[in-house]
Amino acid sequence: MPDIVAESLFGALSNLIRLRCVVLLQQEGELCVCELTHALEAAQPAVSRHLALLREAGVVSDRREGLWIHYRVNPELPNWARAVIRDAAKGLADRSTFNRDRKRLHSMPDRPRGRLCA
Amino acid sequence: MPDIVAESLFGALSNLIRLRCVVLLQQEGELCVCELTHALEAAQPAVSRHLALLREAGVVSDRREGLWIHYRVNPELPNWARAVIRDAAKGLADRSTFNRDRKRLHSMPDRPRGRLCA
DNA sequence: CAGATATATTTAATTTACGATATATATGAT
DNA sequence: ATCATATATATCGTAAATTAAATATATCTG
Repeated sequence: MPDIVAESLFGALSNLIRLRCVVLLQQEGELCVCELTHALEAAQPAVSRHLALLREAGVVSDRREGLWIHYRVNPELPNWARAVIRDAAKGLADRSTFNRDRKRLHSMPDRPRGRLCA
Repeated sequence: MPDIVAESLFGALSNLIRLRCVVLLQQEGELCVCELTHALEAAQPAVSRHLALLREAGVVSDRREGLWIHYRVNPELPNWARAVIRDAAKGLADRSTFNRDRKRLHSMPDRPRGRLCA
Protein backbone atom coordinates (compact mmCIF):
# COMPACT_ATOMS: atom_id res chain seq x y z
CA MET A 1 0.00 0.00 0.00
CA PRO A 2 2.38 2.70 -1.19
CA ASP A 3 0.20 5.69 -1.99
CA ILE A 4 -2.33 7.43 0.17
CA VAL A 5 -4.93 9.92 -0.92
CA ALA A 6 -3.54 13.17 0.39
CA GLU A 7 -6.85 14.90 1.10
CA SER A 8 -7.93 11.79 2.98
CA LEU A 9 -5.10 12.16 5.45
CA PHE A 10 -6.10 15.74 6.15
CA GLY A 11 -9.77 14.89 6.20
CA ALA A 12 -9.01 12.18 8.72
CA LEU A 13 -7.23 14.69 10.95
CA SER A 14 -9.92 17.36 10.56
CA ASN A 15 -12.11 15.98 13.33
CA LEU A 16 -11.15 16.63 16.94
CA ILE A 17 -11.83 13.11 18.18
CA ARG A 18 -9.78 11.60 15.38
CA LEU A 19 -6.98 14.12 15.83
CA ARG A 20 -6.82 13.40 19.55
CA CYS A 21 -6.65 9.67 18.83
CA VAL A 22 -3.85 10.09 16.31
CA VAL A 23 -1.85 12.40 18.59
CA LEU A 24 -2.17 9.93 21.46
CA LEU A 25 -1.16 7.03 19.22
CA GLN A 26 1.82 8.98 17.94
CA GLN A 27 2.88 9.71 21.51
CA GLU A 28 2.18 6.30 23.04
CA GLY A 29 2.87 3.91 20.18
CA GLU A 30 -0.05 1.51 20.55
CA LEU A 31 -3.39 1.78 22.31
CA CYS A 32 -6.58 -0.21 22.40
CA VAL A 33 -10.06 1.19 21.98
CA CYS A 34 -10.85 1.13 25.68
CA GLU A 35 -7.72 3.16 26.46
CA LEU A 36 -8.63 5.74 23.84
CA THR A 37 -12.23 5.82 25.03
CA HIS A 38 -11.06 6.39 28.59
CA ALA A 39 -8.47 9.00 27.67
CA LEU A 40 -10.85 11.04 25.52
CA GLU A 41 -13.84 10.59 27.81
CA ALA A 42 -15.85 9.83 24.71
CA ALA A 43 -18.54 7.30 23.88
CA GLN A 44 -17.21 3.92 22.79
CA PRO A 45 -19.21 3.71 19.53
CA ALA A 46 -17.98 7.15 18.57
CA VAL A 47 -14.35 6.22 19.16
CA SER A 48 -14.79 2.95 17.33
CA ARG A 49 -16.39 4.60 14.35
CA HIS A 50 -13.75 7.30 14.12
CA LEU A 51 -11.01 4.68 14.34
CA ALA A 52 -12.67 2.86 11.46
CA LEU A 53 -12.52 6.04 9.41
CA LEU A 54 -8.86 6.46 10.28
CA ARG A 55 -8.20 2.86 9.27
CA GLU A 56 -10.04 3.26 5.96
CA ALA A 57 -8.00 6.38 5.25
CA GLY A 58 -4.83 4.36 5.89
CA VAL A 59 -3.80 6.55 8.81
CA VAL A 60 -3.83 3.82 11.46
CA SER A 61 -3.53 0.05 11.46
CA ASP A 62 -4.97 -2.40 13.94
CA ARG A 63 -3.99 -5.71 15.49
CA ARG A 64 -6.26 -7.99 17.46
CA GLU A 65 -5.01 -9.66 20.58
CA GLY A 66 -7.71 -11.65 22.29
CA LEU A 67 -10.47 -9.35 23.29
CA TRP A 68 -8.54 -6.20 22.56
CA ILE A 69 -7.80 -4.47 19.31
CA HIS A 70 -4.68 -2.36 19.38
CA TYR A 71 -4.34 0.60 17.10
CA ARG A 72 -1.24 2.48 16.06
CA VAL A 73 -0.17 4.99 13.46
CA ASN A 74 0.13 2.99 10.25
CA PRO A 75 3.85 2.24 9.82
CA GLU A 76 3.35 1.92 6.06
CA LEU A 77 2.41 5.57 5.66
CA PRO A 78 4.65 7.50 3.27
CA ASN A 79 7.35 9.53 4.96
CA TRP A 80 5.74 12.91 4.35
CA ALA A 81 2.52 11.73 6.01
CA ARG A 82 4.40 10.42 9.03
CA ALA A 83 6.22 13.74 9.18
CA VAL A 84 2.90 15.59 9.15
CA ILE A 85 1.64 13.52 12.07
CA ARG A 86 4.90 13.98 13.96
CA ASP A 87 4.78 17.74 13.47
CA ALA A 88 1.19 17.94 14.62
CA ALA A 89 1.74 15.77 17.70
CA LYS A 90 4.75 17.85 18.71
CA GLY A 91 3.02 21.14 18.11
CA LEU A 92 -0.13 20.16 19.96
CA ALA A 93 1.34 18.14 22.84
CA ASP A 94 1.16 20.91 25.41
CA ARG A 95 -2.29 22.19 24.58
CA SER A 96 -4.73 21.60 27.38
CA THR A 97 -6.99 19.21 25.48
CA PHE A 98 -4.18 16.92 24.43
CA ASN A 99 -2.45 17.20 27.77
CA ARG A 100 -5.56 16.12 29.61
CA ASP A 101 -5.99 13.15 27.28
CA ARG A 102 -2.49 11.94 28.07
CA LYS A 103 -2.99 12.48 31.82
CA ARG A 104 -6.23 10.53 31.84
CA LEU A 105 -4.60 7.73 29.89
CA HIS A 106 -1.69 7.43 32.30
CA SER A 107 -3.95 7.43 35.33
CA MET A 108 -6.26 4.79 33.89
CA PRO A 109 -6.70 1.81 36.22
CA ASP A 110 -6.20 -1.73 34.87
CA ARG A 111 -4.79 -0.80 31.51
CA PRO A 112 -4.52 -3.87 29.30
CA ARG A 113 -0.98 -5.09 28.83
CA GLY A 114 0.63 -6.92 25.92
CA ARG A 115 1.41 -3.84 23.93
CA LEU A 116 4.03 -4.35 21.23
CA CYS A 117 5.79 -1.02 21.43
CA ALA A 118 5.54 1.09 24.52
CA MET B 1 -2.92 35.82 15.90
CA PRO B 2 -0.87 33.31 17.84
CA ASP B 3 -3.02 30.20 18.06
CA ILE B 4 -4.77 28.35 15.32
CA VAL B 5 -7.50 25.79 15.69
CA ALA B 6 -5.71 22.60 14.79
CA GLU B 7 -8.65 20.79 13.23
CA SER B 8 -9.26 23.87 11.11
CA LEU B 9 -5.84 23.59 9.51
CA PHE B 10 -6.51 19.99 8.56
CA GLY B 11 -10.05 20.74 7.51
CA ALA B 12 -8.71 23.48 5.27
CA LEU B 13 -6.30 21.03 3.64
CA SER B 14 -8.91 18.28 3.28
CA ASN B 15 -10.30 19.62 0.03
CA LEU B 16 -8.38 18.99 -3.17
CA ILE B 17 -8.78 22.48 -4.59
CA ARG B 18 -7.60 24.06 -1.34
CA LEU B 19 -4.73 21.61 -0.98
CA ARG B 20 -3.57 22.34 -4.52
CA CYS B 21 -3.70 26.07 -3.79
CA VAL B 22 -1.68 25.72 -0.61
CA VAL B 23 0.92 23.46 -2.22
CA LEU B 24 1.35 25.93 -5.08
CA LEU B 25 1.62 28.86 -2.68
CA GLN B 26 4.18 26.98 -0.61
CA GLN B 27 6.22 26.30 -3.75
CA GLU B 28 5.88 29.69 -5.41
CA GLY B 29 5.68 32.08 -2.50
CA GLU B 30 2.92 34.42 -3.65
CA LEU B 31 0.21 34.07 -6.28
CA CYS B 32 -2.88 35.99 -7.27
CA VAL B 33 -6.30 34.49 -7.81
CA CYS B 34 -6.04 34.53 -11.58
CA GLU B 35 -2.79 32.58 -11.45
CA LEU B 36 -4.32 29.98 -9.18
CA THR B 37 -7.45 29.81 -11.31
CA HIS B 38 -5.33 29.28 -14.40
CA ALA B 39 -3.03 26.72 -12.79
CA LEU B 40 -5.85 24.63 -11.36
CA GLU B 41 -8.11 25.02 -14.40
CA ALA B 42 -10.93 25.73 -11.98
CA ALA B 43 -13.79 28.21 -11.94
CA GLN B 44 -12.90 31.63 -10.54
CA PRO B 45 -15.71 31.80 -7.96
CA ALA B 46 -14.73 28.38 -6.69
CA VAL B 47 -11.10 29.36 -6.26
CA SER B 48 -12.09 32.62 -4.64
CA ARG B 49 -14.40 30.96 -2.19
CA HIS B 50 -11.89 28.28 -1.25
CA LEU B 51 -9.25 30.95 -0.71
CA ALA B 52 -11.68 32.74 1.59
CA LEU B 53 -12.04 29.55 3.63
CA LEU B 54 -8.26 29.21 3.80
CA ARG B 55 -7.99 32.81 4.93
CA GLU B 56 -10.66 32.37 7.60
CA ALA B 57 -8.83 29.30 8.87
CA GLY B 58 -5.67 31.38 9.11
CA VAL B 59 -3.81 29.24 6.59
CA VAL B 60 -3.18 31.98 4.04
CA SER B 61 -2.98 35.75 4.10
CA ASP B 62 -3.71 38.18 1.31
CA ARG B 63 -2.43 41.51 0.07
CA ARG B 64 -4.12 43.73 -2.46
CA GLU B 65 -2.08 45.44 -5.11
CA GLY B 66 -4.24 47.35 -7.49
CA LEU B 67 -6.57 45.01 -9.22
CA TRP B 68 -4.86 41.90 -7.97
CA ILE B 69 -5.00 40.18 -4.63
CA HIS B 70 -1.93 38.16 -3.83
CA TYR B 71 -2.17 35.21 -1.54
CA ARG B 72 0.56 33.39 0.33
CA VAL B 73 0.93 30.91 3.12
CA ASN B 74 0.28 32.89 6.28
CA PRO B 75 3.70 33.73 7.72
CA GLU B 76 2.17 34.04 11.20
CA LEU B 77 1.24 30.37 11.33
CA PRO B 78 2.78 28.50 14.27
CA ASN B 79 5.90 26.55 13.40
CA TRP B 80 4.28 23.15 13.57
CA ALA B 81 1.63 24.23 11.08
CA ARG B 82 4.22 25.60 8.68
CA ALA B 83 6.11 22.33 9.05
CA VAL B 84 2.96 20.40 8.17
CA ILE B 85 2.51 22.44 5.01
CA ARG B 86 6.17 22.09 4.10
CA ASP B 87 6.04 18.31 4.55
CA ALA B 88 2.91 18.02 2.46
CA ALA B 89 4.23 20.20 -0.36
CA LYS B 90 7.45 18.23 -0.48
CA GLY B 91 5.71 14.88 -0.38
CA LEU B 92 3.16 15.78 -3.03
CA ALA B 93 5.32 17.84 -5.40
CA ASP B 94 5.92 15.06 -7.90
CA ARG B 95 2.42 13.69 -8.03
CA SER B 96 0.83 14.21 -11.41
CA THR B 97 -1.92 16.54 -10.23
CA PHE B 98 0.42 18.92 -8.45
CA ASN B 99 3.03 18.67 -11.19
CA ARG B 100 0.51 19.67 -13.81
CA ASP B 101 -0.63 22.63 -11.71
CA ARG B 102 2.92 23.94 -11.52
CA LYS B 103 3.50 23.39 -15.24
CA ARG B 104 0.34 25.26 -16.16
CA LEU B 105 1.29 28.11 -13.87
CA HIS B 106 4.74 28.47 -15.39
CA SER B 107 3.41 28.43 -18.93
CA MET B 108 0.72 31.00 -18.19
CA PRO B 109 0.90 33.98 -20.57
CA ASP B 110 0.93 37.52 -19.15
CA ARG B 111 1.35 36.64 -15.51
CA PRO B 112 0.91 39.71 -13.32
CA ARG B 113 4.14 41.04 -11.91
CA GLY B 114 4.82 42.88 -8.66
CA ARG B 115 5.13 39.81 -6.52
CA LEU B 116 6.89 40.38 -3.22
CA CYS B 117 8.75 37.11 -2.91
CA ALA B 118 9.40 34.99 -5.95
C1' DC C 1 -18.72 59.11 -15.39
C1' DA C 2 -18.44 54.65 -18.41
C1' DG C 3 -16.10 50.51 -19.42
C1' DA C 4 -12.99 46.75 -18.53
C1' DT C 5 -10.81 43.51 -15.51
C1' DA C 6 -10.00 40.95 -11.13
C1' DT C 7 -12.09 39.25 -7.41
C1' DA C 8 -15.89 38.41 -4.05
C1' DT C 9 -20.49 37.18 -2.53
C1' DT C 10 -25.01 35.03 -2.79
C1' DT C 11 -28.31 31.54 -3.71
C1' DA C 12 -30.12 27.10 -4.14
C1' DA C 13 -29.61 22.12 -4.64
C1' DT C 14 -27.17 18.14 -3.34
C1' DT C 15 -24.26 15.60 -0.76
C1' DT C 16 -21.70 14.39 3.09
C1' DA C 17 -20.29 14.44 8.07
C1' DC C 18 -21.75 14.19 12.82
C1' DG C 19 -23.53 12.72 17.35
C1' DA C 20 -26.61 9.89 19.91
C1' DT C 21 -28.70 5.73 20.63
C1' DA C 22 -29.59 1.03 19.96
C1' DT C 23 -27.99 -3.29 18.62
C1' DA C 24 -24.80 -6.71 16.87
C1' DT C 25 -20.46 -9.42 16.75
C1' DA C 26 -16.36 -11.58 18.58
C1' DT C 27 -13.53 -13.63 22.04
C1' DG C 28 -12.63 -15.88 26.37
C1' DA C 29 -14.22 -18.03 30.59
C1' DT C 30 -17.29 -21.02 33.28
C1' DA D 1 -24.42 -23.20 25.94
C1' DT D 2 -24.28 -19.12 28.79
C1' DC D 3 -22.26 -15.04 30.41
C1' DA D 4 -19.22 -11.03 30.49
C1' DT D 5 -16.27 -7.93 28.15
C1' DA D 6 -14.37 -5.40 24.15
C1' DT D 7 -15.39 -3.71 19.98
C1' DA D 8 -18.14 -2.92 15.76
C1' DT D 9 -22.13 -1.68 13.00
C1' DA D 10 -26.76 0.36 11.95
C1' DT D 11 -30.17 3.94 12.09
C1' DC D 12 -31.80 8.55 12.31
C1' DG D 13 -32.07 13.41 12.62
C1' DT D 14 -29.60 17.36 11.69
C1' DA D 15 -25.80 20.37 10.59
C1' DA D 16 -22.30 21.51 7.52
C1' DA D 17 -19.58 21.19 3.03
C1' DT D 18 -19.60 21.39 -1.92
C1' DT D 19 -20.77 22.79 -6.56
C1' DA D 20 -22.60 25.67 -10.15
C1' DA D 21 -24.56 29.72 -11.57
C1' DA D 22 -25.76 34.36 -11.15
C1' DT D 23 -24.64 38.70 -9.41
C1' DA D 24 -22.05 42.13 -6.91
C1' DT D 25 -17.91 44.85 -5.63
C1' DA D 26 -13.50 47.09 -6.24
C1' DT D 27 -9.92 49.20 -8.88
C1' DC D 28 -7.94 51.15 -12.84
C1' DT D 29 -8.28 53.65 -17.36
C1' DG D 30 -9.89 57.00 -20.40
